[in-house]
Amino acid sequence: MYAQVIIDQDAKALDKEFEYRVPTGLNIEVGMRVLVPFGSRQLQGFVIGMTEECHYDSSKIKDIIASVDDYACIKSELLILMQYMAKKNHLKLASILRLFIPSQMRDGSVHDLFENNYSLSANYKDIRLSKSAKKQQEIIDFFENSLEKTLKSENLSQFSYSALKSLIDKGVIERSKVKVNRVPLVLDVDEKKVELNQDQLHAIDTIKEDRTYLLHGVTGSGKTEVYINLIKRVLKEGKSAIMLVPEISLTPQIMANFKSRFGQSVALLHSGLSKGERFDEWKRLFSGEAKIAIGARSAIFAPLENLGMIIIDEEHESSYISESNPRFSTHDVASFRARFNHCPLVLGSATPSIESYQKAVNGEYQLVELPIRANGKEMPKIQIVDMMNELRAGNSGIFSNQLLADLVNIINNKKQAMIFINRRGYSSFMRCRDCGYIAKCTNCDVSLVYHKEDERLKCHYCGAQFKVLTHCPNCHSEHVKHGAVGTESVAKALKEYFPDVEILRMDNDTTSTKNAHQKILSKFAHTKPAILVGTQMIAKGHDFEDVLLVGIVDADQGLYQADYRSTERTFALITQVAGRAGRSQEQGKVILQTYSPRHYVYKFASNYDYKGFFRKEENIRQTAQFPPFTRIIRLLFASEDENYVRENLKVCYTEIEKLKDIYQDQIIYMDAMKSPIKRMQNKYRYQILMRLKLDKADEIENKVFEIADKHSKNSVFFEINPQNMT
DNA sequence: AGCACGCCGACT
DNA sequence: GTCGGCGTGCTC
Repeated sequence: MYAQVIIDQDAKALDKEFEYRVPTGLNIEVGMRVLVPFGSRQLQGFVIGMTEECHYDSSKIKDIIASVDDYACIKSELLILMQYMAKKNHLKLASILRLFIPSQMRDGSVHDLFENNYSLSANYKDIRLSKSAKKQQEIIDFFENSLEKTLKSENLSQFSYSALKSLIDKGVIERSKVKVNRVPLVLDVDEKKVELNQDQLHAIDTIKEDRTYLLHGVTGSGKTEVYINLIKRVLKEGKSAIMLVPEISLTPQIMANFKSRFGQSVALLHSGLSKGERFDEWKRLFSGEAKIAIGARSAIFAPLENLGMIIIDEEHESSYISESNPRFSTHDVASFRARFNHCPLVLGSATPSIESYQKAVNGEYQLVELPIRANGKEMPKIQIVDMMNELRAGNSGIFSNQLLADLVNIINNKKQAMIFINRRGYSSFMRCRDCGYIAKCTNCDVSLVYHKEDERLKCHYCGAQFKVLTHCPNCHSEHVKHGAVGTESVAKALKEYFPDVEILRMDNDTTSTKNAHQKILSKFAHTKPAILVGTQMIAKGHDFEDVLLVGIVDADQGLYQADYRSTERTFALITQVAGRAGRSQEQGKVILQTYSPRHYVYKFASNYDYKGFFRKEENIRQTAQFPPFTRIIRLLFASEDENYVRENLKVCYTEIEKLKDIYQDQIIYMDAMKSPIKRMQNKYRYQILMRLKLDKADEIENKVFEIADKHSKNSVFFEINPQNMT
């Protein structure tokens, strides 16, 4: 027998099958990890195929040394997925395989955990102890009086190990090793009885076919209950399920909720687990002991067989597209696995991505709606405050008079407020403080980004550069500014207005330590009045009954990012943040401060009108030739040697430019430039951007990949419709 | 990736 | 003479 092996090294030169002989007496299966001789070294690899015949010079073929595990850790479905991803996303086989198993398995830093069990031997009464061995006698008495026959070391902690050891040596007590699962700690919650409404029942009833459903449910419409019921049905059919949630909403509450409904059938996979916990949860899925995988993006690779349902909650979240090394789209992988298993794929969101909703509109996905809130309460009223008016009225501070007045009200009533800062990315746009003019690219209709290093405004889509404005081209005012408000300055300003009120801050800086997140939230929960200032982090998760006011300080900050998706992201964010004020018995309120009060996103968001927003946004994307009506390809070249990247980029670009001859009418735009962040992790970054019509996008895409593959040694990242272009 | 092989300059 | 620089090529 011969085995085709992928060497577990992330190098382009090794991205192919190597063939080895399977020596007789060695049990090797497809999907196993093996140890093989490779040149002068011994390396680990994955068996991805086995044949009777060899396809290589048989005199050069070597023997597999050993298997690494005694089971095939990559199941056959994932091997097929690997081939698909390699082709579709132009990834190296080894880097895909690494996604399929817990990373700690590869470096050998995690193993099954065994625990010592102690029990009295069958003939212990025949063994005589010395009369002076008082402690040993105590241990025997303890065993005889214990209800359990076998005890663990933690049950015997009151005895010294030396006494115990003597008994073991004499044969009085037997020691055995038992595998234990490290189970992540989960909060207890009371299981509350939930009545499902008509829409929820209809959704559960509808979602059963082998296709993709877009579950569009308004905030608080009870999507989670729908998921739970769908999964219940899947389990009843003897099948398994995967549910994905964005990392930030993997709150203890969600996990506790599912644990309480499904108990040991659930396995959790997320970054908060220890190595051991993660490995054991993975193994429980692998063995079929657990049938439901809940986790962030990477849980889509859960080693489950016979899938009956895949759910992607908050499907619009950008975190579902991996931004570093093996870049893949979670939706795409999910869709592959759902088709492979002939099971439904559910995409759930209150604010679906434009791409997904468009597919629902044109029938590719089936739309299922939950149009009303499960608790019957109204969404909070969103009031738009024109900050330009505030300026004209002489208020040049961060807060509008309306927001300040409402805050005073909250404080007097000992209630709570949240102040949300829409900060995304690293860069800022340039705006006129007098008329609201935003500096935009003349060819692309996206905002220009201010680059500090060379004092210029740049377009991240076409690379055009402009001088920093000193006067507003619209109203000739000198008050053109860049720069963004941060949580720190907002918290500081609030402290000045309300020195006696507890002001808590939550952002990347204040939550870097473990559990800091939890601590801040629990402090907030117990303090009234209080104001919580934060970034996206405060938009999700906990429901605070007493939050009656949400302030969105500078909604525009996310809006004018140089990203065609920034408007939809802003819509989603406003909807989500507004939901924070909608949990209480009393009617909540949202103050949305903006310098562009007439921007359509605010009109639709303040009316909670997703469909209206979708139609408008779809229209704009079509006119401006952005996805989903076109395809953007980005090739990122990075290296520590700047000359090398530039040369490499040039060679590739000359070659790619030739495509213009054949596909002239298909290429809307194409250019090579520095990446917006020119140097990152000590590497210089250059990129090629192109925007293609959809007709022949696949064809062109493949040619571009071929060229880049041929002309660059490594370190080229391919991205399709990139989320952000740092 | 990482190791051998190889072809140049500088040194005990 | 030979030690070591890193450029190139190969690993079933």
